[in-house]
Amino acid sequence: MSKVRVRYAPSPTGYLHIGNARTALFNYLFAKHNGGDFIVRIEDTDVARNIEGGEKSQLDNLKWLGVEWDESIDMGGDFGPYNQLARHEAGIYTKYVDQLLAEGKAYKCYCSSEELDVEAERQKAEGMIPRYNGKCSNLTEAQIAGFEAEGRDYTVRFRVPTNEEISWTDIVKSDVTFNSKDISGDFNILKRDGIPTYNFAVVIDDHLMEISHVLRGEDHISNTPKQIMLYNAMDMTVPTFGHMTLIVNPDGKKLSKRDTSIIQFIEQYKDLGYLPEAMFNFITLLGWSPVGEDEIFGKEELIKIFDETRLSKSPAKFDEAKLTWINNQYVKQLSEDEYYDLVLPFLQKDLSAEDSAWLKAVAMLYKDQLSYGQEITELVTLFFKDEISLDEESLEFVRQEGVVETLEALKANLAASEEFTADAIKAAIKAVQKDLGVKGKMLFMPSRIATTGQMHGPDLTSSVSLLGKEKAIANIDYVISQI
RNA sequence: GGCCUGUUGGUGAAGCGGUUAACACACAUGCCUUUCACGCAUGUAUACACGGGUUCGAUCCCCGUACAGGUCACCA
Repeated sequence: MSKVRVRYAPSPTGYLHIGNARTALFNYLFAKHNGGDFIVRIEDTDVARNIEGGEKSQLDNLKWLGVEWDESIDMGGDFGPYNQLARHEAGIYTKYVDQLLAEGKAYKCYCSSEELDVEAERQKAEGMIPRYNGKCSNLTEAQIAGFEAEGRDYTVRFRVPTNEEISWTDIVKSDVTFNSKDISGDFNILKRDGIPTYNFAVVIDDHLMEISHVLRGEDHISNTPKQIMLYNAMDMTVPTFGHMTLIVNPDGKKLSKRDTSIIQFIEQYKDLGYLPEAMFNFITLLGWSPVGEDEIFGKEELIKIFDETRLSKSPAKFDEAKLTWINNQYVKQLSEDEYYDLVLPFLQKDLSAEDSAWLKAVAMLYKDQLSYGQEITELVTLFFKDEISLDEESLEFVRQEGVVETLEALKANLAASEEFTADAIKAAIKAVQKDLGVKGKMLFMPSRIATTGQMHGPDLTSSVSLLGKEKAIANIDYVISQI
């Protein structure tokens, strides 16, 4: 078998979204698992839709995820250039167009866009699926000369065989067959502006770059027969294809750019404080599953165990709860400093040096339960608000018999406490137990509710210590007033 | 509409002719922690879309139905 060479070929018409990222990831894993090359090629032939920063977003975010490429626009390689516009300018595609034209496998179409539109409307009105009617497919020499003399511009169309079976063995879908008659007529390979269309450029580039396997989204599956016909027409080796199922939203629909039901751009996850390793892990589980029962895998391990035959045939549903869970698994493994770096951007930063140690201690309280960076903002509100308030459940608990006495005693002990360390607070609580004989849940829960206003939270004594004497006592007063 | 594809517990997802139909998340309970969270253990769950075949035997194979998705550009 020749060397495995795969590519991820984004068009810079948008930022890197979750579906792109998955395609890139699987290509990367497949390449590295097989000791092959992973190439990033920019497909920028849609000049009008290319957006500022699209290319950079693609590359930067891939890098953030930990995907590394062997050849690309930013590092070069032996098969450059790595963006199609540059390849077009270098005249790479011309030769092949000329060859197809000369062999009669393609022809120039002089129909104007308006003519085509009218024809399409007519076909639609008759209940047909619009497709090119082949008007220019058999022009006489004289007609051609006439159009040329008029200075009409043209596109180049590929002559699609009339009734031919095109099949291939797909890595994920197994045997797939299309009939050429179901394809939308003679399709363009060169646009009016002389730039090749996607279907044409991709074939030439994959051929020249010696791409061995094409792993892409299922939305490309109907392009594949067109591309295979082109490979055949030019007598080129057809790569092995694999069409991965789409990632769908909670409603089971394909992700669209406007879909707000889930966050779909990698950049946004980065901004929310998700960890790249966790995203890598999570995305890998979208439409693929490892053999065993584990689900948490690092990059190196994934490279080792990746198996393209385990790509799923049914759509991958984006499970946000799973993502949060996976991310938390990775957060827990962080060192204290790494963790603090992650959450700091989401905390108030205008603090003095003294306060910054306090802030770090507050943040540390939540390390084991934090799902993603931004979540810290909500988690720590207790430490920043002036007054607490109680929910129904807390009120109910605190209104049980004897709680007032417990709280009064706690308040007195805390007020008397010289230092306000976690240990001192523990001692204060213990003293209440000794004096009043309450213990366990009936001791700690009222203490927790009265000082923090919450029934659930991090380590109590540390929390109270960080809250400070003044606030803790004020909170207790408030709670007593509510009973 | 043509063509292509999918349908397994609340959610995600294994399974490829014979299984007590994995596992994870979520949920519940217990243990741990004098509370909480983490962790650990256990458990709940009328899960194989429906109808026909094939077979000694179908979640797994075939046909049909329903539902869902994809795609039919001078976009990629």
